[in-house]
Amino acid sequence: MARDPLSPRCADCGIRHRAVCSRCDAAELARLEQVKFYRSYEAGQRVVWAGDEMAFVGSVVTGVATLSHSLEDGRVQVVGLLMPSDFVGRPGRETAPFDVTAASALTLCCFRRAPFERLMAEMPHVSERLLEMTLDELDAARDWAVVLGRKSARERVASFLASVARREAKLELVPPPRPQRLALPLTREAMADHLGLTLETVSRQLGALARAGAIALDAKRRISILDPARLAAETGDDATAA
Amino acid sequence: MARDPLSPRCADCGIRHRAVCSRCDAAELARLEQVKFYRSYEAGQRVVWAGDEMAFVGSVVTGVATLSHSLEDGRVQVVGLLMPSDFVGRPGRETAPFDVTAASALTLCCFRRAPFERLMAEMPHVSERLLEMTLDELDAARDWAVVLGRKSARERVASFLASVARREAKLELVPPPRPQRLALPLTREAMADHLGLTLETVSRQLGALARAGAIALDAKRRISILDPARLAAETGDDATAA
DNA sequence: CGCCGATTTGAACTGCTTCAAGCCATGTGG
DNA sequence: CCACATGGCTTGAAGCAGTTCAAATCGGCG
Repeated sequence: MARDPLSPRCADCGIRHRAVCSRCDAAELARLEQVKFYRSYEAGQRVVWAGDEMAFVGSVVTGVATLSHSLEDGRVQVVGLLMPSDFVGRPGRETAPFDVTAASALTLCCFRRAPFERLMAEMPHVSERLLEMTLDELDAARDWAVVLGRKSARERVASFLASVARREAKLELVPPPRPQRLALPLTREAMADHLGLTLETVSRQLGALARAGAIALDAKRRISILDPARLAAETGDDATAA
Repeated sequence: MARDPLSPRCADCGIRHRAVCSRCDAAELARLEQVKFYRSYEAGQRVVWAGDEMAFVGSVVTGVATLSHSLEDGRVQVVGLLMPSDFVGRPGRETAPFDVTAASALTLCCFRRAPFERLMAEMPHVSERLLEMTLDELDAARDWAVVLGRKSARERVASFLASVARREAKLELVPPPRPQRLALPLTREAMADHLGLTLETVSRQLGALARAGAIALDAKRRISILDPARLAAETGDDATAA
């Protein structure tokens, strides 16, 4: 496992204003800087195994990771996507509840778990922000339950693309150009495992959305959103016409 | 809406050792006691509408509530069950993200939102416990995604029964008798909306589990778990034989 | 150039939904 | 005290969305 691929000062960090540290002042950042360290992973590498002891916690700096659970017979469910600024691991838990896997090249800003927990007790800014982020993730996880429990294959794929586009747009400082082009962070198989479908069905529905003019398949892992309103309509969420 | 059906002292409260207040000392409890108030709802009553302003937050004292989201065309997904000691509402959010509905007769121990937020800032015991509870709920929500995304109808129904039995057992002080008898907190329709199935399929799978000897259908809303190991095997989670 | 993994496409199958009765307990008014 | 609504539940039969299995195509990369 490669280490320390970069070591910028916190003040210059790309996720400075969105991660657990976002509410920290300069003095607090200085304390974090002392104990933080970076780790990098290649696409496909496992970061954490479910059930293993979590030696560290941290934030995604660049890249995307999946949180997933596997059943004995090989079925897999991707229960969450971790994008830049998202937090990995949890204070107060010894073992990881889910597998964490790098979906693309990934860099984490890490802290050893025990020291981080001690810091949290002294820095309410961090624990407040972590509570806020956790509540947001809980809402997101419950929103995803609607997708998994009640939506058709077409709606699931459209919902996924819409949510990736939304998160991508939020990370950028300037509004995205139209048409919005985006790199899909997952393979067809990982998408299927996230959407509760088979990879064949995902492929067919992507094709169908392209034929319908909502999107264009630019390359295997790259699409353009030609008609955002149409895509939104295909999610099944909202009859709100634009 | 009925109010103040009961007003026990916090020290005697049934959820004293599990709810947000579980870490509070006597002095802190006294502060909460000053501002708390009870609300009761009949089965079927709506507690909160999604999108509405949340005037209060609180804990389930008795009864069960559902958290759900409805799509325009009438599809419904129950994204969570709220059992005694679970927390309703969230500090730092003006509007409710989901509908909250009483599934049975329900009593909440409430706090007006703004004063509660102020209290939280002064009582780290409360915010720590809330973070812990939120992290647990997040894990539970993600575990449920596995059910919705990857399990068959049979496995979903078995998983639901197993999870209700587990939570029920955890609330009791003494281990449950064998066979464990339990009151289903939801109608067939609400179960279906939780499991991402139709009510007919739920009914058929309950019948099938009974025919297989895993459970007995004692009454419409009441079952016995005759063979816990068999039921566990039917969930699809674990090939661990007993 | 030729291999390999990822993706697309095709065709048959199936588990769940859909639509439609029927059942059972409870309650209500004549 | 019975006739008859009413709401939750069960049962049946037909249809279909998505899976499964299989094969073809694409796109990198050594």
